[in-house]
Amino acid sequence: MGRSDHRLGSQLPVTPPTLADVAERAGVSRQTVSNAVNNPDLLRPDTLERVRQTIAELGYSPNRAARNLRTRTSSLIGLRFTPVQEGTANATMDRFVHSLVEASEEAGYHVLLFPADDDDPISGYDNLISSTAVDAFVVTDTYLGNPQATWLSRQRAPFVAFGRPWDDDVARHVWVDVDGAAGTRLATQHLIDRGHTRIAWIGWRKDSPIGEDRRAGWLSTMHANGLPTTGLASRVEDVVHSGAEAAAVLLDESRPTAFVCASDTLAMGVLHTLWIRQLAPGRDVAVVGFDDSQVAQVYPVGLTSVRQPLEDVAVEIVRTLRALLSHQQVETRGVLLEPTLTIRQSS
Amino acid sequence: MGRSDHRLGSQLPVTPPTLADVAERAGVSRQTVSNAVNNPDLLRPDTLERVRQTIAELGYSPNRAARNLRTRTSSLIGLRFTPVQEGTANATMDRFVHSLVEASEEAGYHVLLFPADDDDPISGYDNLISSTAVDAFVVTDTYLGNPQATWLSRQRAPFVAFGRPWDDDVARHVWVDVDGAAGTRLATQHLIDRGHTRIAWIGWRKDSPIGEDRRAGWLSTMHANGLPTTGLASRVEDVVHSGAEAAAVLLDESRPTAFVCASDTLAMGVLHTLWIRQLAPGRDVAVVGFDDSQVAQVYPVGLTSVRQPLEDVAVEIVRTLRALLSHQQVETRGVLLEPTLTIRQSS
DNA sequence: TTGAAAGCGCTAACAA
DNA sequence: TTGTTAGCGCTTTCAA
Repeated sequence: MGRSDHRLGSQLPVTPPTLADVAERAGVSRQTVSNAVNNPDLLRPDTLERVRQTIAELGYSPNRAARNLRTRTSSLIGLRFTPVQEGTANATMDRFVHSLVEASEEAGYHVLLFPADDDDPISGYDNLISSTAVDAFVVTDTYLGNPQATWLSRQRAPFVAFGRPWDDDVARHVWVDVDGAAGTRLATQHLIDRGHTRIAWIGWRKDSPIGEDRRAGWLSTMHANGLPTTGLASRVEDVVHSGAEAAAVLLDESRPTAFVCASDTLAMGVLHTLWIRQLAPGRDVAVVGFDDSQVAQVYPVGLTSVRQPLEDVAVEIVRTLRALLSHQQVETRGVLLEPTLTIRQSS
Repeated sequence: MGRSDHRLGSQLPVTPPTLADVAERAGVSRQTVSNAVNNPDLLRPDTLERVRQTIAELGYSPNRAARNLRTRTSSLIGLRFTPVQEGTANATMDRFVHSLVEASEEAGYHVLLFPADDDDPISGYDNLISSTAVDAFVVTDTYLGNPQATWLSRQRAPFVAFGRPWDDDVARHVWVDVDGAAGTRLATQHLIDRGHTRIAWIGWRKDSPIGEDRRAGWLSTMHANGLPTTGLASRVEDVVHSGAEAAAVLLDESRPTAFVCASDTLAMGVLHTLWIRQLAPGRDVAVVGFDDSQVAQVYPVGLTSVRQPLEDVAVEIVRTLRALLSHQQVETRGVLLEPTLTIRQSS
């Protein structure tokens, strides 16, 4: 036997079997075992079979650290995990992470989470990249003016952004995003098809490019259908009571019969106002949210909402990442995916 | 200079600086640099200072793979990331992961996510442990009869469970959990203090030990206050419409003035029934949920809910993990933490 | 307090 | 098709 005792059927040995153990037991060289694992095509079928059987007998699994050291890779994708925003319905991040973990697994990667330090958006990234702890990053919070993206680009650290470099003309990195305007277009057209003509918009403040994008979808669809928009739009903070207040004002001043909102959080505010005014969502006034959060799903009447294809986003990101890491030429700088509309009783 | 060119102010070099580069530049041996990083006390102050400065100049950060190989550790904690249950309000997992990432960071660990394969609860664990890709696991879904816990125990893989080994008398592993009964006790007492005497329970099916635990808190508090419970309890699936139906039946048959629910999902069902019957939550009928989900937070009237101290759970788990990994004797087999009650308008 | 030697387990490069 | 050699960058052990 090798230097460590690998009795079959025993507990996990003190130290797991190594390549050398397998090689000795199978009567081949270490390199051959390595090839059996990584380049099976190079082996003669019977040798391969013998080595594979020995691997199975010993329960051998290549040591990650050794492989990482040798290949200068880690098979790890770093993701900065920002805290959930309590008091909002926003949970895009969480659904996305799930999708990313799945998509990464299929490509042979695992996802490494590290915390956000609000004071220093670079911290965390810095350490992981310089210690070669991860092969690449997925950057999600690009709306903050992209300090990470800029920094990572300069460090030549491989990464893909979930989100467009909105205002950053010099950004040259690869990104995947969801077409928010297309989402609100879907929502608005859906309401028009339902017979609504006075459709209000409640969105975020002007400094949010994502918010402006979503707003544009509503605006263009209204105009394309020859419908008025004057006095029908509102910009507020992304909190429930702001949505409620905006809805109250709009109802009083402009008598909309439907609302398209930049988030489920704002839509909940609208629903609150309707509830207070004894207006039935879906019957008296239609409401559409954005993100298809759990809140939209479990709210009693069910909130119609734009759903981001986060599974597809994750798959696309991993695909791009692989290309990046294998130094293939990445054909497109950015990929824009179409959201869908989940229709429920509120519309 | 070393074998790689580390011009100051240059881009990230092709290969990052190594210990040897720092040693050469600082005029000391590699071991001394290693000590400067890991055992600074061993160095003479002026040597330490010189080495540290060189480290800073070069932007040196120890290579993870090399360190991992040498020390047979990875500083990684594995967590099986189960998909969000759409259509429910359950988001405990997500809040917990955030807390775990934070707590792990402080202890020098990162969190490695791997996906759940429903067919085989062991898959994923197996590979990671035998390739020494992670130092330990955090196991969350212990209610499934603990196949992972049993398996991991047998493999002598270090892990801490979030959740008690309810029905498993032979389980010998370490765990951290939240006292669900204490939570529903808080909720029930809160309602009693508000003057309610007919307080109903809507919980899960009997085969859920977590559900039975939460139910016990309601039951004992009712009894302790000499209040009736007959005809006031219901066991259903954890979906909104089941909660709604149960509430309707209970209201018709037993006229409760308040509901304690095993989940926010069920509480949403109750709110739905109240809405249909034009009963005002909090004024006509009180409702308390469990988990303090985003749904509870953004629902227009605000849902009173039991909140699990997930931050504390994470800290406790990491603490235990560290003890486990440093082969200290872990003093207690299990730790039970107290939840709190977040009071909103629904009660 | 500092340095030298050895080796963790693997794979790239090359030789047979 | 298989084997040999070397070395990835670090820390443990031991010597100075």
